[in-house]
Amino acid sequence: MTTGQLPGTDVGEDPVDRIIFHVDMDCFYASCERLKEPSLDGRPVIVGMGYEHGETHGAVATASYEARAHGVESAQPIRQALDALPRVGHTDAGYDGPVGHYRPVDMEFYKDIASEVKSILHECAETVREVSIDEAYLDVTDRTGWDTVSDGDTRTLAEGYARYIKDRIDREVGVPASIGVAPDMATAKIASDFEKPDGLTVVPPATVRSFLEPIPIDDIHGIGPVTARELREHGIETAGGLASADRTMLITQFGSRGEELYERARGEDSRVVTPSGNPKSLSRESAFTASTDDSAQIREKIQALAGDVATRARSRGALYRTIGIKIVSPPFDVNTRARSLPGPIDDPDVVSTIADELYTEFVGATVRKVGVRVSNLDFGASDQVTLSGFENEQGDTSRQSDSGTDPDTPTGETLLDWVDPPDTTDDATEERSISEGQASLFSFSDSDVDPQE
DNA sequence: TCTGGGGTCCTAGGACCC
DNA sequence: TCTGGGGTCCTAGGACCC
Repeated sequence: MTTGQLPGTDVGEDPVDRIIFHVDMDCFYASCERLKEPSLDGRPVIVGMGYEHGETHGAVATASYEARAHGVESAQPIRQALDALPRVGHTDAGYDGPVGHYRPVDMEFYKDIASEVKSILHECAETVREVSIDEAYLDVTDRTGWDTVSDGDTRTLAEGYARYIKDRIDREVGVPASIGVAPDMATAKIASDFEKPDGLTVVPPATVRSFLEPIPIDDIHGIGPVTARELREHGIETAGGLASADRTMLITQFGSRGEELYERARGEDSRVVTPSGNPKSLSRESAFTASTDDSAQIREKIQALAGDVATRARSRGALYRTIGIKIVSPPFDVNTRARSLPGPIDDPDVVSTIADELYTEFVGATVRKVGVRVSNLDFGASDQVTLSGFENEQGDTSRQSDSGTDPDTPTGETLLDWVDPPDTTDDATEERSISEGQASLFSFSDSDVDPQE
């Protein structure tokens, strides 16, 4: 009974300060390129696409810190990067300024390296949440402590453990990482960024508030340009300002997100590190070299993307129940359309067909970019299911959605959402009437429905 | 920052059900 | 039948992240 805890907490158990690591690889793609080519060490490296001559668009995926020193940044249009840092060997005659080493994205290689890193992380923590290819949260509460090492310094056990992980990654894989250590995820995230590259920042529980105090709001995970601007209009510039802002105002203005941000700014992020589950959607998109209204060309690209997405879904064992497209018109108008099926399928033809149908609404529009997406994924089925095959077998559609990450997933028994059949399939609609504009693409016999319905 | 590609989560309105 | 409340699912858009 050392402190007054919330009513309802387990009696006799003091809540323990958690120890969360946020591990963030430094300019990961560039570091990987350096593994391939050690001669790139210490030089400005830019990984991206679109820098070959003749190419006009593309973006920087990752820039090494040497390149960043010349103003090159992630997500920057490649043209700007080339202006700031001309490509070595492709400079104008007489140019003797700084140059950059450009490399194309080699995702397969990066994934290999990332999995080496991840396996170290999994050895070092019970719970690992992989956020992206180069980033993860670890809950290491049961592996180390906040106790101070008694060697005259104020270092904690946790710091030593983080150092150990960092060194292992460097020694065994050969890429640098930064680690943030804190009692909550949001603070750990900020901490990993604090001394990048090759950083290690430890924020013990008692110092969380003072650590966060001066952090600019833009550096808080979850605050982008829009929210940052709106917060500034309220005179809020730092995490400290946010922490002492009027909570009610934040909630009325920003909803549940406002409350979340308020709590994170106060070091009260109660999110638990949970293992990363299956993806929620898979998509593929592609920009045209020049915006076009040529629907034949657009359709062709959509078909290619649809095929890609379907292939990827199949290779990952994902069934999908919703298919969508994205149409981006100049300057940057994003339109999305989606349609859901009565049950999860794996059928590339259906992805193509629906994507094309969804596009018809946009025929004539000028398009700079298109995308195809499948969502409402289901990883629980063992065998492939095509829409046309769905009608015959399928005694059992009552499979559980696996992994429990999505407990509220309905079992999708209703057949009433499937609209607008293409006019080529009218011979296949035996029993199911299309009179209400609601029918299956191919017929869904009643056995498709969960038997216990 | 005139903007590539692949994601996540939230919100709001409408349809529909009881 | 003119009218309340609760809930789910779907779609579209937006903000944000790497």
